Amino acid sequence: MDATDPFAEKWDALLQGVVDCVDAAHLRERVERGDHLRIKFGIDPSAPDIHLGHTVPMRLLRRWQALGHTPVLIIGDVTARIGDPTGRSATRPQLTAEEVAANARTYLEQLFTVVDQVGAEVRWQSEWFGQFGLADVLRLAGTATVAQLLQRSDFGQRMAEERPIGLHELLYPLLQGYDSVAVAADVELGGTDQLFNLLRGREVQLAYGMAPQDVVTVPLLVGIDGQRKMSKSLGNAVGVADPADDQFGRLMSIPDAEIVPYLELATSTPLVESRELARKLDTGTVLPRDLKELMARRVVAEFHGEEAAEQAAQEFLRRFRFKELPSEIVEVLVPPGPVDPRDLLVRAGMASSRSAGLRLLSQGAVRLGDHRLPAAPEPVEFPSGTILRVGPRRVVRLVLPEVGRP
RNA sequence: GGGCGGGUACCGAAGUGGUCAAACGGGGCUGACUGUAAAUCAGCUGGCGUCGCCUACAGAGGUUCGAAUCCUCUCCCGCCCA
Repeated sequence: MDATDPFAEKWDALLQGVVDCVDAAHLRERVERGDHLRIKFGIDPSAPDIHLGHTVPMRLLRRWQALGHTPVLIIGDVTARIGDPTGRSATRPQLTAEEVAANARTYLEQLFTVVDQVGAEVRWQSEWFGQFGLADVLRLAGTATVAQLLQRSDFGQRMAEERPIGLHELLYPLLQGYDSVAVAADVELGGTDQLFNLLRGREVQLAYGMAPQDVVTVPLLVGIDGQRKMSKSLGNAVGVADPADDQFGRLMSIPDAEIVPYLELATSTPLVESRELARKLDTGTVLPRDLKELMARRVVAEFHGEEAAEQAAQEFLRRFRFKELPSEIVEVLVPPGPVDPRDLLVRAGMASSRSAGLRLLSQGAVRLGDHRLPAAPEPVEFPSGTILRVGPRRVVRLVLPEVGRP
């Protein structure tokens, strides 16, 4: 690829940030030839919301779309009920059709915050699996051997640890692969953890007499704990539909080491710029905190707009750098007269029990007005509107019932 | 159908008759510190009428002064053999 190659730039745009590409030569040839490709991207509506991790392949999909290719979005309403066993150490609970349908609705809405709805094709698995009979299932199952399916590292690991593997879980890659047959996919996108399933799609297509799709994977986004892959069920996700303040706060809590990866994977920051910023971070020209804030602003802006991002940033600074009260405080109605602070905490939803409340008191975590409450619980009395705080984050305003009114 | 190994707190995992509300790790919470809700360090992490009592170690019974620990039956999981 020399610098004068007019095609090189386009190709780079298509593969920016890509980890695996099979078969790269074949794909390049097709793109070069100017073929209009059907780019398959599947999501299982197994949880109600899309998170930042999902947006990594979605962002790549948008770039392909911008170059004239067709996104084919698969709503995995059938496989969602199984639960993708990828990376799982245990079988997932199976969802009901109703749960899946409800999730699918919010999914599509959120998906189109990244992918352009115009020109995108949306397909539901039930379109083809709804008609599937036992004979069809058997034919599909016959396209792979058990040994092939067990090659997946997560299955292998579960076998080694003597943990259960559901028969339906074994079928998962085949069902996903059949989707590629049903929509005649030219390319399928996914996270690196999807490589096995994506490659399986090629085999399934071949078995059904179709040319195999090319496969492209992108890096997985690490969750805000900096440890495990982002996942709603691990509680380390930033939801696309989460409120701006919440997104911002969560993003500010990622470990420093993840700032650059987030900038590159979770925002649309151009590669040149993110490289430059990474360099400045290394040389100490820019502080981690400031770069983290920039990253958080960009992410929030993408889903809520610049203005909301600015507000979220201000609110964050106000609360955590200047330790002021948040601009909006939840009010809790409490009965008048002296109260045991433990009961107060329970009533304000800040402790799950009186014992938990006592623990907070003994840790010096509770502030009423400008006073830190003592470890020993003694009844307190206060005027309406008093602020109750627990720890650095939780704040409520205590409101007494108005007197003299029914 | 047979044999073996398992089911412990939010999760993982010790414990195999009293000193067990149950080691340890993760997670969560809190405090200190800070450039951050990062990192690091420390504490807390069943409930209540809190020097005590109650509920909890898959479920139900039983043995015992006393059981998560022993016995019986039941349910669930894994592996091997058929």
